[in-house]
Amino acid sequence: MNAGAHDGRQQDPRPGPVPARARIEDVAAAAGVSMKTVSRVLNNEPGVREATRLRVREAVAALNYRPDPSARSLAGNRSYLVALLYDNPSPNYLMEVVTGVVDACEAHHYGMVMQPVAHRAPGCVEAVDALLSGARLDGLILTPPLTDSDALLDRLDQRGIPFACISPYKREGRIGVTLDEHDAVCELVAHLVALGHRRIGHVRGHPDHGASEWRLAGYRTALRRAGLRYDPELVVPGEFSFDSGLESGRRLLSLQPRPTAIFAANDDMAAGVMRAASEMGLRVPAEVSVCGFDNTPIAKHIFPQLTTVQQPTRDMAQVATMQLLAAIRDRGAGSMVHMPYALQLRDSTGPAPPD
Amino acid sequence: MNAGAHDGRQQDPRPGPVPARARIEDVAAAAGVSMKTVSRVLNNEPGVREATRLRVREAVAALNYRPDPSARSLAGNRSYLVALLYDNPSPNYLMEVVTGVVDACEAHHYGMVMQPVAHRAPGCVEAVDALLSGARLDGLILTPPLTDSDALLDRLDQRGIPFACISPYKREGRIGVTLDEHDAVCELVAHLVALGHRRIGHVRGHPDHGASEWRLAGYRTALRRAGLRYDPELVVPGEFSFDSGLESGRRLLSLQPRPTAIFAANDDMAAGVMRAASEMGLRVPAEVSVCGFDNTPIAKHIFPQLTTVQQPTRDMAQVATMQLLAAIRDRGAGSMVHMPYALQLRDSTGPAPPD
DNA sequence: CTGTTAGCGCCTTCAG
DNA sequence: CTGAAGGCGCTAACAG
Repeated sequence: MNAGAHDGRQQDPRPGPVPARARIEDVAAAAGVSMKTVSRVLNNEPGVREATRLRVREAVAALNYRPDPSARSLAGNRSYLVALLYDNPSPNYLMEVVTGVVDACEAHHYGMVMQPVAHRAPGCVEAVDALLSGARLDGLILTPPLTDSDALLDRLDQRGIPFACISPYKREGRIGVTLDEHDAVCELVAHLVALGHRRIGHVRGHPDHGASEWRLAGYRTALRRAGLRYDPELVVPGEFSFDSGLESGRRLLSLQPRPTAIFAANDDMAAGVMRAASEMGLRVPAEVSVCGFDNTPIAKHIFPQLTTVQQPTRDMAQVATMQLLAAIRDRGAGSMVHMPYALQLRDSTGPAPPD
Repeated sequence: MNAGAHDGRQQDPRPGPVPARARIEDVAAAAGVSMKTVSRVLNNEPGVREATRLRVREAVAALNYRPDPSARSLAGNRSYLVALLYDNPSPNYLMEVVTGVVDACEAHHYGMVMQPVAHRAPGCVEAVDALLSGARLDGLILTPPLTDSDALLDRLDQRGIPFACISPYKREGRIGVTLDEHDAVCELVAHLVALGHRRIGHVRGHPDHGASEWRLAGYRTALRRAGLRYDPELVVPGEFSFDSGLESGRRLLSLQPRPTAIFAANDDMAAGVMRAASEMGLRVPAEVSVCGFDNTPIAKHIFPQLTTVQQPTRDMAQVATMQLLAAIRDRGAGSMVHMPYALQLRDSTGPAPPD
């Protein structure tokens, strides 16, 4: 059970295979200061003369000293660990998020643990509660659709743990990061309108995601601004999955008259719509234009390449994490940051076919 | 800096908003036993009468007691944390791995931290070394290509930290999980041969991945068994990416005479090959058959759907993690487990075209 | 600006 | 089978 690298204080003169990890006490002795001063230097606290600071740093380097996270955690009442809570989003999206979060964490010597959370499951809130009790976490990052679960957010507020939301539906009073999805979709659909499209279908996102609402709202705004009537028949449900896009695509493309363009609420579904078009012998974009949202890799891997909205997911995750770390450092810090989007016009959209 | 939920030992009679987390001492008092006995029960150690055990468990439940991981870690010299080391694999693959690892971890009350490692970077081994010093990790999970970096593996051995490998090239003396990729590819290529193909191209995997070797070897074995000559011209490099598949596909399909079938070392590259075929006006599978490896989602999302090898990545990750946890529990435990594969025959492969 | 003194909450040893 | 004492390595509070 015990690794044995333990009792070897100073009774072993030979350069044994186990260099007996230096402790803060050793560093203090080597630098000729007190433990607390070493601690101050390590944590970049003020109140240490520059010369002393340097001497301590040298001793740290010489002894190859690394503070023990467990001890730090126990004494300092924090873990240097944040958790990424997620619920079954697309792998591409989640990996972008992971990369962004980890990047930000590394810079601040934080670790990130992955924590799946089934937001529809009955005991979801309790499960998160147990997690918070069972692991010393300094903060949480939430991804959609967890960002839109009021029960969960309320509980987290109640427990007082700092958390950041990536792309939540409600932004007020939260910290994290958002992108103006309404405006982005609005521009995208306006682009379709400019190409001459008048019957524009929409495959909605997963009903649990606030993003689905924003995207639908953007679609409606664009129609209204273009003086087009909102036709409920042209709006069909989806779940952000390829298969749901395929099914909804079949449905939309069977309507009479057929829509000449379809905006799917994400790229996976847009790919499904394109497959539906292909099944029905419809050419994209000659007979039907298709566009998506997110600019995931699939957008470039399908043919023709997909017109979509570029969302800087990785940067968003990084920014959200920085906000979280700020809030961990001092409660009250951290805010909701807005990120820019960019239309990616590619080959899946083109002029509306003549009547 | 201080949350304030701290000093409230027992001087606050009202049911305040901060229930002052129970400590092991409280549980001991409630159960009428010593702290050590509680500890024994919590860690499932022997030497406690069944009745006592029950009483303790009741007290734990009543007080909603959760041991503090930091304290446990400090005193017990372990962290209940493992890290997943990865280097830029495909998001789909990695997320499957994450899911499997997390599943196995949850069951054993372990947490998993994500740790990207740039295996080509100069200071890679040192970076991992620093990681091991800076975070108390009980063990590591390695994914390809880290599993094939001798420098890294040697250092880990030297530090004596337990680790499990997922799909390493060399299996002897390691713990983890593998799949017989050689045999799988052999069967896949034999399937092409059975369809009448005689000129079969191969897009290789990333040169740093041992899997690329196994897959090439399987290809060669299948050719040999079929009495076909190995033609180096038909084997082109790749990097496991869509783009590399596209490029290599163009190259292979420009050869005269053209191969009638192409085995790409993974699905992403196979999708690239199919795109190359489509660019050149070649129909799949009528004029050229294409197959891949992994059975990632893209295999079903492209048209026609891809013939490939199903690899139970999630289960593999889970099994590897269980082996790791066993090795953590007692050094010497844990082994290399072989997992089954299954051919997925779909629409991208068909009879060889007549000459 | 710096040092001293007490724990953080648990586990380990050794005694009963 | 059970308990009491001590320490894991660090930081918070308070002195100086």
